[in-house]
Amino acid sequence: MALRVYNTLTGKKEEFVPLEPNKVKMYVCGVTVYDHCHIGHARANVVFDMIYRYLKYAGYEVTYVRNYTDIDDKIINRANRDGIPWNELSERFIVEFDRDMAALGLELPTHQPKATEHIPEIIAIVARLVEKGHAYAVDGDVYFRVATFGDYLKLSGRNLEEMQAGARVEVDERKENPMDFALWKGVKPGEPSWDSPWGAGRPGWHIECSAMSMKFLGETFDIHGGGKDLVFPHHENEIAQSEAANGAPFVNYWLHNGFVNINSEKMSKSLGNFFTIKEVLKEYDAEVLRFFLLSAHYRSPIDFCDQNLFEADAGLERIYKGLAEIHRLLATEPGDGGEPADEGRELEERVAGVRERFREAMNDDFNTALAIAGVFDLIRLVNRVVAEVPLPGSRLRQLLEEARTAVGEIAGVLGIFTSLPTEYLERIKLQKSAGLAIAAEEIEALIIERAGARKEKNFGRSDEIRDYLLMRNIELKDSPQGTTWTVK
RNA sequence: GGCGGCGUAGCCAAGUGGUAAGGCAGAGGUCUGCAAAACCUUUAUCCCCCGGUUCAAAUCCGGGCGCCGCCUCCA
Repeated sequence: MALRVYNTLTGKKEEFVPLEPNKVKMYVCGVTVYDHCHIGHARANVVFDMIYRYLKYAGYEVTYVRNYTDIDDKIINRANRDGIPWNELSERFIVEFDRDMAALGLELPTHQPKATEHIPEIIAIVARLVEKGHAYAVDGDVYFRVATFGDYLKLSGRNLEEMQAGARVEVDERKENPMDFALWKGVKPGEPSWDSPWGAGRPGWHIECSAMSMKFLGETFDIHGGGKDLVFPHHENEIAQSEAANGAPFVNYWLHNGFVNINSEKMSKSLGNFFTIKEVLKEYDAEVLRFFLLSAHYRSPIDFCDQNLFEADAGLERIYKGLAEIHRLLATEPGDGGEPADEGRELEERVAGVRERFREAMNDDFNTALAIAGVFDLIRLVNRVVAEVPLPGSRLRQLLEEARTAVGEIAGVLGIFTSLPTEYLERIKLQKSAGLAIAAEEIEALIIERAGARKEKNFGRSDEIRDYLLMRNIELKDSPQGTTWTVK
């Protein structure tokens, strides 16, 4: 089955056909670097990281561009408020962005251009638009003339009249049309500026993405991504600028990820209900967060709340426990424990089909929820086989090995289950232990005492110790290898 | 007001014509001294409601109700 993607431009799922066979050119709007990234940025970037990885897995040679918008009103305002130079602020938050993305386990895009390093390219596009009559200069500003671009609003499916009727913004009398937007902003006192044919000034928002995508990907490219909120005006304006300037189609497939809500409410600064990535990663492991973000389809809204993160944590732990079991078995000497006919055959079929199932899910507009369900199915079957055949023979061992490899490949695309299972479980245990009112040494000592009591069949004392620990959120697990503990 | 989306078990969540994936939580069972983990069974006669199309609809069409997003900076 071929890859199908939902294209915002057509409102339909379409078969993905790249401009050049086996090559994909993809641009994703990065961030305006004026503050720490929040959980919404995490989703957008994790989603497109997953898409980037899957396209590569599917055999495409991908050129992935993600920009930094490092000059903008918000940067200037914030820098003024903090009393620091604007570029000091933007540079600082570029570093912070990179840190957050690294913490989330993202792969680096092919290119990460900055707006301020492309001022000549920006000016060139604006000049061409003015030349072609698609833009006009007023008092040092340059505006895009929306009336000259017949396809304006084709992405968001609106029309100009209705937009104007519902407009909530003050009308700038200098604009020919209230919907005309700034390509270039004339300098104001105390603001950074660059020389241009229209006087000193700086780029408007939107134009930097047209300039950088064109430079790295050409006039027409395959995929442009970003959050749903960028459809209008940002992406709409990018289309207008780029297509009017080049006279060529800008992008073939527009992909937009859904929002993150917080406890079912829209995340917003006025409600004060947003979390930065750094805050969230103090509470939850990055892999748990990533698992949570990929457990729903990328276009659906997703609700960030303790219950859902708890479920993600539990689900991920289940998979890692299964993987840990495979690792443990394969590290032991081969047994002659037989090859149970039914389970063996079922496992054989499941392992043989797991990649195909994964591809089918991902080919359907990157259905990561379905892809993850496939992993759960495999893990359940592995657990069953392992429970029934404690010492698997060579054929079963081979199947387990193959299962591990297949999950490893899937893990590489999703960016989850990528840790060594025992390391992950240990990491989670450690993190959860931090909040305990009991020291690990005390727990260990009690486990030793309990082992003694059990040896003497003093189950009263044994259970007393277990209950004592359970009240402190410590769960014990007895096995032939001894007793281990986990944090509930 | 305009545009778009959503409504599937206690919760999260797949599923766009063929008779309801997966996870979390719950119940029963196997295992265990008892537990935990794991496994097995079980939890939606039905997919917001009402009509219609069809041999067949959660899936298509019409109407209604409810929720949400965008239209202003925003992933």
